[in-house]
Amino acid sequence: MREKLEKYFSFVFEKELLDEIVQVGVYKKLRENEVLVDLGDKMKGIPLLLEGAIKIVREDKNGDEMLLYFLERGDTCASSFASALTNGKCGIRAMAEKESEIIFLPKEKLDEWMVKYKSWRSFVIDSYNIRLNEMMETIDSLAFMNMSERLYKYLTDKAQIMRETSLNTTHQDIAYDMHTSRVVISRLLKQLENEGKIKLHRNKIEILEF
Amino acid sequence: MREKLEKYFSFVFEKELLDEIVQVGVYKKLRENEVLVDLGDKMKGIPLLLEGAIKIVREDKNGDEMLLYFLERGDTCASSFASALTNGKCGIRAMAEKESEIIFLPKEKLDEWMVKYKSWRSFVIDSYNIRLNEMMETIDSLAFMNMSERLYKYLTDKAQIMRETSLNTTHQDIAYDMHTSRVVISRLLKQLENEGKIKLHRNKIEILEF
DNA sequence: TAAGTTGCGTGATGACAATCACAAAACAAT
DNA sequence: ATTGTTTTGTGATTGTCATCACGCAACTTA
Repeated sequence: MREKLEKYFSFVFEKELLDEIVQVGVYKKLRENEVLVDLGDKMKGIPLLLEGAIKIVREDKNGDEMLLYFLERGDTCASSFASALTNGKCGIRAMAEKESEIIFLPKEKLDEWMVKYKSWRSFVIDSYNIRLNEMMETIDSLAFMNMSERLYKYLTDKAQIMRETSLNTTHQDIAYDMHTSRVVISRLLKQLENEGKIKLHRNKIEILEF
Repeated sequence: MREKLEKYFSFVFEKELLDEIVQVGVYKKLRENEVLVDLGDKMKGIPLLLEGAIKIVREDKNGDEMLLYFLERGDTCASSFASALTNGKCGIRAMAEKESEIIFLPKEKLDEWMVKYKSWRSFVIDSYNIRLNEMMETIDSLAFMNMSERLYKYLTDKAQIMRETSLNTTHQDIAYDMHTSRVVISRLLKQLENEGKIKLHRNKIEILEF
């Protein structure tokens, strides 16, 4: 754990803070598709993502889903902050897109570290800002782009987060993330294939053009 | 300024912090429709909203707009934090919906106060969380609601922010905020009127049912 | 290898929203 | 009062996406 922590966070956190994190942090490994945070959950800590990829989705009362954004290593879940500090409920679901490793930080430390470590303050503020920007991008997609553009952005974004040029996924899964139907996704994917941007296989989409 | 500050922030900030704010804050009055922050702006401070209402809008390269959310008294602009602390550019436009009063806080103080005042830390974190939640609501609207529902939500939300039961606005202005056309808004408004939820006048919409 | 399951392809149809076109009403200016 | 401008109302048409219906291909299991 120390090793991975150093790898991605030694340029972010002071040495003393890294020491504290190792002391109080709880290491956890997530299997693919394991749910880290669910809708009404109250957080008892916040997660630092050491390795892997996590998707954050919003769900409405009908059970319809909408992908908000992905987290990658070095990220934290800003929504958890809310919930952790105010003891409120979390309005999102967080789910591992692939095997991931995280460190849970107890919520008692969050405020304490704000006073002690400048690097922690910067990290918290930066995390919020990155998340706000991701949300704005999501709103941009929904407001200004058509399905085909949104789909292509989804594919390239996800490929980047997963650090792969091929995605192992089904049309139906994409449809859930984008809150549309499988039929629509299949048609648009076929169209993107004809344009030479991707290549389709069963359970797999190869991205040819970024 | 001290008076208004006390009125809305005395339960939020410690006395010492209020004193500091009065010392270093710059009071400013905004006329209706005055632009507070524009797209590429770099912020030299962050605004505390004492009175009035401000709308935060996203704009894409084609100049198309999309309302993100409204700020009311007691709020601050979370996006400014980003821009202020990192010297980066702001991806939004902030515009007074009616005459408003704000206090500009110099960015140098932001981090300093994080260390000194617990109330400031809470305020910053709370502001971010409220903003994240607003963004999620906006995403919910776009992803899960049809135009008619979005429109009705827009009207009631705006009425609440403006503290009026009637809105002085044109169909065209609403269309800009919701990124659709005037024709669509006019038709849906007429429909809402037929349902008895609103009453239409020239340049004015009365909301009968909340 | 036969049967069952899951994933994908595609035509047909409908609903909602975008866009075009134009007229009437409300108001402002001369 | 006349003219011009802004705001609103409404029919007609088009485009995008949602939904239904169904067949086929790929993989799994017995």
